[in-house]
Amino acid sequence: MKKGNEFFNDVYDVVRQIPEGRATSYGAIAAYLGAKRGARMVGWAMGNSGYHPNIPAHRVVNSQGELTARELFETPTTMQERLESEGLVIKNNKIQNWKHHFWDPEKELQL
DNA sequence: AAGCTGACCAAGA
DNA sequence: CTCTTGGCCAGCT
Repeated sequence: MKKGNEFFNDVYDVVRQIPEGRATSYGAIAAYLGAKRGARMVGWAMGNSGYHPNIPAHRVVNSQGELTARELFETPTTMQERLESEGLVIKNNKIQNWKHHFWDPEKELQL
């Protein structure tokens, strides 16, 4: 085991804890894991490490609140529709009031 | 072994 | 505000 697999496990664990109507960024998760320089690894973990359907990846966006991965979902609109279904407002592939919906694991989880 | 890619981020022009 | 550059870590060719 090992081999960085724990990194993914931590990422998934955090994403699963994201409440509805909220969203977080790759960098925030990376920072929470202590790899704030590894924001790419977080997103990479989602799509390259065997994409786990149990994970609400639609609640994870980039630091701008933009749905960068919408085209990687079942359909290019799945991500947006899901977020909207949770009470969020998406405009031009970006979350409106992003800072208001932003869910920081370091604060919400209070490490 | 070396180089490229990636669901990113921050800073600079 | 938009575009470009450098940096980051890990896996793949």
